[in-house]
Amino acid sequence: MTKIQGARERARGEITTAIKDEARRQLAAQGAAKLSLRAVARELGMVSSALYRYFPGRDDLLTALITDSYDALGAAAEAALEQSAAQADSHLARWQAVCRAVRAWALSHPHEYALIYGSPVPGYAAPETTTGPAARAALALITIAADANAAGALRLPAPADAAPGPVLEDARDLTQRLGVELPAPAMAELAAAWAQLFGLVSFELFGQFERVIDERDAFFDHAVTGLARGAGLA
Amino acid sequence: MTKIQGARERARGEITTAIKDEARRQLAAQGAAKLSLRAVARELGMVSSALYRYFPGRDDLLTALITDSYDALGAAAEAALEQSAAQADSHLARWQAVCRAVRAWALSHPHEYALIYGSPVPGYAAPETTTGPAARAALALITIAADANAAGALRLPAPADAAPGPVLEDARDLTQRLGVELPAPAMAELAAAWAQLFGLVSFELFGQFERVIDERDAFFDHAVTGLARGAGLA
DNA sequence: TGTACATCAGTGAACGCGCGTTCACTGATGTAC
DNA sequence: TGTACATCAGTGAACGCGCGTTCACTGATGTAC
Repeated sequence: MTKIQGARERARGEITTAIKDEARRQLAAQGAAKLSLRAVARELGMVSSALYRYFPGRDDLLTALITDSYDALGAAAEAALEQSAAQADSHLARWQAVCRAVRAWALSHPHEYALIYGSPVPGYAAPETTTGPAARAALALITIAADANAAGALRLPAPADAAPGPVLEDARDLTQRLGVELPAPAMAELAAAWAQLFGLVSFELFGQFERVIDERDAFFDHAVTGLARGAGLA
Repeated sequence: MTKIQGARERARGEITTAIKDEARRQLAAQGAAKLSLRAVARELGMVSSALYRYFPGRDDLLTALITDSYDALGAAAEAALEQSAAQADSHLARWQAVCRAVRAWALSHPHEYALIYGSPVPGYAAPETTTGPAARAALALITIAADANAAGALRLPAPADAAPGPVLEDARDLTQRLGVELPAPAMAELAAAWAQLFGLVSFELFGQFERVIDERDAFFDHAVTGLARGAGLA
């Protein structure tokens, strides 16, 4: 349903996109803290004040970039999830596929990744608008676990190894809010695996594996299999 | 062996410390990207050019802060390691103690943590001088595994679950460089657990657990036990 | 189909600000004889 | 113990730069009658 637009409206959309694209380019070159409206305008051949027709200020441009980044990562994860639907029986394979998609997106968009999973930009607080898009990638992994659970293929932690009560309550809340059918202990393990996945990606991206791990692809695949085990998927 | 110093030399040391302390304070307020020599000087009641007697430039001040941060984290981890020597038989307890120390330091020094484990400061490349201090905290955990190994209490991954050959080579290199007695498969698992530990800490610190996990302490302890299992310590 | 008016994108100048770094200097502290 | 000289910390002015944001404006595009 490509809505028909007047020329003005179309132009507005295109220029908004051009501004964000140029901002992303500068993000890659300088990092979020140095993102400058003036530099973006200059590069686009506009005068800096013209940008205020499109974004009320610098922070709003940043917010748009953050939302876009979460969405792009989420879309990548969801695409991997769908493409792996063929192997619906191997939950491990699907888990690996989604994890790989997350890492691949991060490696090809390092500065956008840093924007959303790196240190918060000082003096800037992301509005709640970003929480929806932020959950998309996580939901892809949770879906796999829920599928496995429905198929009776999800291994739950032994009672002695399950998370303590208060954590299980958090986990229960989470499943409820996400509307997903999953035992709380499994959800708790998933949350941990989720954070740990980003530890792997961040370490690689932020240079902590320099002169430590050279075989990055193989290392990641191996570690991700371990995460799947922790989440009860293998 | 507190070396005796002339008044000038002593003053120099004190002022260098004062500069770094003030810089750390500004780090906490504004983040690394906005760390400014002028602001530091102003706050210390000096003229900005005076700082050049102590640091050749802004980047060198940053480097000093990074090195100090790695060292502080490393010292915290090592202290936990030593204090846990009493329970030398429970390698799991020692693992938990060191992990908790890492998290506690991160929570109480969020901006210094972000400086070393967050997104790299754009336009700044940490010199190799930082790699030594950077390894200290990791070494604390590795020491525990080596102790467990020496005691015959380290559970190695089943051959089918071990990391693939190329990764094991990286792991072997690592053990050699660190001069530690540890089978390569165990070292590979340790590297993964190491990265994953920082995923847990970073997620908490950078706000990803907001409205997701409330019981942070219990969640962390639980997840860290899982990491110990992955590393063969439980 | 044509005209009058409203909307909106983009301009250019200006505001006040902070930054890193250089440089010639002053004056105090240390050192060699 | 006293003097001449070297070292060094800190000053203050200046350089050239970039930033976010505001404001009154021009001129083109759309809309209502």
